[in-house]
Amino acid sequence: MPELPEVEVLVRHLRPLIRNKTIRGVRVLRDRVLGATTAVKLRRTLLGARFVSVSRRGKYLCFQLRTPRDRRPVKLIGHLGMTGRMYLSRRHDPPAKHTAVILDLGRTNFVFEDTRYFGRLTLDDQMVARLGPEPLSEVFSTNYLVAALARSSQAIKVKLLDQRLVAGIGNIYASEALFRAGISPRLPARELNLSQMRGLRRAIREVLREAIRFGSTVPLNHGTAGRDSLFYFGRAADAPDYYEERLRVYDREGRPCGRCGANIRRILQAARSTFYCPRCQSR
DNA sequence: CACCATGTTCCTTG
DNA sequence: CCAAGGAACATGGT
Repeated sequence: MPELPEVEVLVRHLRPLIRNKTIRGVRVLRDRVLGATTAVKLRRTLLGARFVSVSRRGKYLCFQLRTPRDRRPVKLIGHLGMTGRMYLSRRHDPPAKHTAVILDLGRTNFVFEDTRYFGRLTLDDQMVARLGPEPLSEVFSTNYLVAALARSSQAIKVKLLDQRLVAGIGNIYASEALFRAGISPRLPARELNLSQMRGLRRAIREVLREAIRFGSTVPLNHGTAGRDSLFYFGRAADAPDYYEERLRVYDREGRPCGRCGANIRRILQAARSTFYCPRCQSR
């Protein structure tokens, strides 16, 4: 579920639900998701702390908390990996199968669940510091893109997944943005001309904004019964109709391009699928 | 059994 | 030192 738009929608959803809630208990069921943090340290840091704010940076969630002991705010960092979810459940609900961490908030629990355990909930914020600019901010300008891509021979699709270039684009929206910009995913980054650079920046911003808007208008409660879940993917078996046609190329191999009718292709780049229209994206 | 999957890090090779 | 490619992480769906 997790590229920038999905994380943004999740943050907006969680913000009013957890603000001012105090953590009364911390249960770690899967240490791996803590990264460099230990369960003991997490418990010591979070017990008695109160949520002050939630924000997003790239695909990371940044929770700020305040403790009665410490003057400084505590920062808790979340990342959903490939299959992570965060939601509130009722206090005595039995934990879902792949629950990694439960924060007891009194009447409710804050739950971090992650089937594949690639996600993180940690006090370690060093990864956030290495991120490139926010694609929806003014820092992400055409000039920035031109300078950042000037010396890279890497295929532009692969480059877009580099979180140091720009934060928050993943495998789905990389393909979608390139389709919208009409740029071949194989084009070496440094070979984009100025008009393509402008077009790509614009396409990235549009694709992400539209996905946020879409996610904000969709009910948050399906996919998994009884729990908040955002799912977004091309052809999930239980996807309702309105998810159709949202993505123009991702997971649409062999289907006709909505713009020109040519068959969408799938190729592998850096061991990951890329989807594109061979006619609309010939260069 | 085979292959695929929204992400990131680490290792090897050049 | 840097860039690029691939495997690894862990689990489930088709």
